[in-house]
Amino acid sequence: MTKRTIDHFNLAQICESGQCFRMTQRGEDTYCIIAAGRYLEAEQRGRECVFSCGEEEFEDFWKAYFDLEGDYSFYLSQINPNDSYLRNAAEFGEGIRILRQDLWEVIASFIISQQNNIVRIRRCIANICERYGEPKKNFRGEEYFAFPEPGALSCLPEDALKECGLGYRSKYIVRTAGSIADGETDLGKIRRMTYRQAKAELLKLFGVGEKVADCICLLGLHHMQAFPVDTHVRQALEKYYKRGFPKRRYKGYEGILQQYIFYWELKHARSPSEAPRPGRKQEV
DNA sequence: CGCCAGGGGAGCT
DNA sequence: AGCTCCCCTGGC
Repeated sequence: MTKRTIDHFNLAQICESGQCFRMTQRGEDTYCIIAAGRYLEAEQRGRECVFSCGEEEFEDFWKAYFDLEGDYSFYLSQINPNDSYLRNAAEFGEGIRILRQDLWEVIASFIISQQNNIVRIRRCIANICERYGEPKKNFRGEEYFAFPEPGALSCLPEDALKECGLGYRSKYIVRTAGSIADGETDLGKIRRMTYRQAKAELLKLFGVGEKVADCICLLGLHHMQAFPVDTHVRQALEKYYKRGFPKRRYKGYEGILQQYIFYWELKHARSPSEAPRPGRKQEV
C-alpha cells in the first residue's frame, strides 16, 4: 500500500474524463486501472489517495503514469479570470490529469473511439483484451487481461475484430497493428519526435484522422499542446469562442484546457440532470 | 422496421 | 479546406 496526499488529483474525474478506457469504478471511491500490463486499485479520500501497490512500483511506474510531477496548479492559475466559461470548466474538472498512457494502447483505443460512445468503446476494448490479451492475476487472485501487443492482432483477418464489436473499425486496427508489427511504423521513433512531426506520422496510419491523431499525441505522447477537437468541443468552441479559442495565450499546454472543456461538456453541459450535484454521490 | 447518433475517416475535388 | 459518402452498433 502506498498513500499520498495530492492536489489537483481526483480519480473520479480522471476516470470519467474518458482518456483511459481501462479505468473503471470498483467501489464507491475506489477505481481499478489496467495499464501496460499492470493492475492497480486506488481509493480516494479527499486529497488523500491510497494505491494498492508498494512504494517502489508507485515511484517507478504509477507516479509518472498519473503525471504527478506535472504542475497543474500552474495550468489552472494561467486561466484568464475574465473567461468565465473556461474558469468554470477548469474548476469543475480541476482534478483531471493527463495520464501518460502506453502509445500503442492509445493508438488502438482512439481508433476504436471514432463514431462511438464511451460505454461501447470500453466494451470493445475489454473484448479485445479478453480474447487476445495475456491473462494475468491481480493481487486478489482475480484474472485480468493485458492489452494485446500489435503482433497479436496483426495476424488476424481484417474482419476478425467485428466479433469484439468494432464494426468497420476492425480493419483499421488490424492494418495499423500490422504496420507497427512489421516495422513500417516505428513507435520508438515517433516517441522522439516533436508534436508536429509525430502528428504527421500518425496521420499516415489507416483509420487515424485529425482528431484521433491529436488524441494520440496528447494521451500517448504527452504533447500538451495537442488540442483534439471532437463534436463536443467543436460545439463548445462555436458557442463560447466565436472568434476562436485563445491558443496563443495557453501556448504549450492547450491540451489540458481541452480536457477541462471536454469533461465539462460531457458531464455537465450536455445532460445537466446527470451532472454530479454538490454533496450528492453518484449511484454506481 | 426505419431512423439516427455515437469523442470521424477515407477519398474525392 | 471543403465536400460526399461511408463504415458498424445500439437505442428509440
